[in-house]
Amino acid sequence: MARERRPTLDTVAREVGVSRATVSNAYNRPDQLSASLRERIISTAAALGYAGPDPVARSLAKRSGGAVAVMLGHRLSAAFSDPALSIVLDSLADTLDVERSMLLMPGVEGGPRRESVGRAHMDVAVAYSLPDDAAALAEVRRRGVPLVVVDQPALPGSAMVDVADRAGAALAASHVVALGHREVGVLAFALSPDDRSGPVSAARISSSRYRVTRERMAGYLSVLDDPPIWETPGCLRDHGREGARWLLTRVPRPTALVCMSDELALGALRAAHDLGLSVPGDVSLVGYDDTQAAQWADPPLTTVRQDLTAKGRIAAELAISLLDGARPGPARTLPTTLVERASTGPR
Amino acid sequence: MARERRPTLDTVAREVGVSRATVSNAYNRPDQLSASLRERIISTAAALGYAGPDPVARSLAKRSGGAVAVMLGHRLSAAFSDPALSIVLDSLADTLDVERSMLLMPGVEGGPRRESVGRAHMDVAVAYSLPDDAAALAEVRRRGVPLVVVDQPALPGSAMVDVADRAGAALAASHVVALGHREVGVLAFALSPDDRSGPVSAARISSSRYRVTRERMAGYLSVLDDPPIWETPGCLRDHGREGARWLLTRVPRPTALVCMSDELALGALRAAHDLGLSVPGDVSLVGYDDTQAAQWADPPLTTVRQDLTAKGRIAAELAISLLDGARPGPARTLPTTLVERASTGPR
DNA sequence: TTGTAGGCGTTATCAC
DNA sequence: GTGATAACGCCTACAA
Repeated sequence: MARERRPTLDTVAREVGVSRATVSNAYNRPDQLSASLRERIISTAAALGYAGPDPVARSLAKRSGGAVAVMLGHRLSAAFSDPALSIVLDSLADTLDVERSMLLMPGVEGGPRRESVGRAHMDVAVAYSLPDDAAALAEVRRRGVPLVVVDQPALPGSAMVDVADRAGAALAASHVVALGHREVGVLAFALSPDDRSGPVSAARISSSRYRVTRERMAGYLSVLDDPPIWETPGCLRDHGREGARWLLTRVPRPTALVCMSDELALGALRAAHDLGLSVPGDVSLVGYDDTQAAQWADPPLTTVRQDLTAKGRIAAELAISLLDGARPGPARTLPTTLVERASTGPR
Repeated sequence: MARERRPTLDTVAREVGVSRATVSNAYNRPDQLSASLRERIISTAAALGYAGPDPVARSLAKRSGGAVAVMLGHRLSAAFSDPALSIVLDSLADTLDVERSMLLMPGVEGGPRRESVGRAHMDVAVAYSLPDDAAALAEVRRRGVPLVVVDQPALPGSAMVDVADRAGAALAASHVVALGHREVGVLAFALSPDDRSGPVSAARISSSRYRVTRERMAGYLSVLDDPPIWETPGCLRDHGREGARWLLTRVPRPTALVCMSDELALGALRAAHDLGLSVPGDVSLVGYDDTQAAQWADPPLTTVRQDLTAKGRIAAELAISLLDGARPGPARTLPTTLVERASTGPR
């Protein structure tokens, strides 16, 4: 905006005494003109302070920009606070060609605002764990922007990368049940984008608007019978700590907790210590994701592993292929496995 | 690119039987036309599948886009792997108006590639810890894009947010010296963007190309006399672990380590355990940043605290003010303080 | 090898 | 209130 009037293609063309087309060619198709002319053009451009073709104008003319928009379900903050999400984004960014930049869309209360999506210069969008009815999704489709969804219900015409979350959660629950635990608590993600936290009712579960939460919950409930459940507003350790404090003071006290992320489980670990409970002696803990923190924990966390790196990489690959005009294929589903470490033990 | 030809302002105008200007007004200046006409325009637009003004064309016409480009000195990965950087970006993103998106520029070997910078749709750039001679910086200036630098030498015409890093490092070193330690090792960041790791020579220190590393090193060396120094290629725990293993097997063995980040210090903590050394009994550890992990560590880390949140917020505020046409003022310098916890003790 | 002409989709300035 | 008309800065057949 405050950028003063700068020289344009036309300025250079006039100065050199050639047409704009020739100057454009000097930058985009060096083989279309003599080396000497090109030389002359580039040098007078430099003398004039012309910095090369304007990116926005170029995009308008070519009808393509180069940015991959990543739309998140939570505040942009979460991208950096949540290790699991970080790994996915990391891998996604790594996979994108160096030519394509990553446009991080600020998400508030259920995803990026419709208006933000409308204004963004994006060639393709990657939606990560938005609520099912996010306005951003509708807007992206309205705009006709190719879409990749991750951890979300597939949309007609969109590419999808999915994770076997229900099976993964079932693995976690089965594991503790197999160890003899009968009183098992559940530490869950947000069910809806309303920042509520506390014990959860069945009604609220059935109306959940996040696919991941829904799937993992379904996995747990396929094994556990009416367990106490605490819903956290976010994925921070302190949230886990708070929820676990509630769960571990129920009567009868749960002897095992299954948690929807490693961060929540680490918070639960802290809560157990707060309460003087030993892990896994008094209470067994199972996380989800298998982030680095799970391995570094004391005791190291039993957890459900998903390949977060592959998740990000595949999302990027799908985005690039859509950009290249490919039709979206069937969903790519990544497996989950149980990693047994020291935070779980027999009842 | 594969986006098929979609209806434009003109399509709608023709359909409704008004001029393009009026349709434009319907979207941008509702008060410039009758409610009924606007109504009619919007509804036929919807019927036609027109999604509203094209963002790129709009930007061209208005000469402003809305994206804040964040250029990082390391691979984009670092943005998500390094907690300290995460906090800064988090805060930066939070501060940006919801209208402005954040364009993360992939950095390879010393920052984003000149070409990437040339193609990106950016209104203002924030450079974070790039090497002094990064090509991206030159390109940004050539383009006449307003610039905010963070943890980097000021450039003429750029706004700057700075941290008292030299003083902070000196605090860390003084602290362990005051505790009686004489053999103190240094665990340092990369001095240059060449991915080298290992013991460091004086020559390499004097030719360092990262301001932050240089400043912190200067702070340590203002207190310590020719300490053993290990340079890591990145800021990951494993890097710290590797370096500390080397440092802690020197003869005489250091009784204290000062580290350029909490992550490195946590890696050192692990290395100490590996070697059967107790902290702080056998070796004292000082980190840098005061991230959450430092508090959660066992023992909690003594560290140099900087206000990472303020750093990101101020960077964003400066970027916005430049966007609004403000002239860059003098650098904003943030203080550093020592936080004493349990990882340091008397010799 | 170089130039011409016609887009790309909006916004802004004035008249009417 | 509404409508011409001229930018905005570049790309790309196609003609020369």
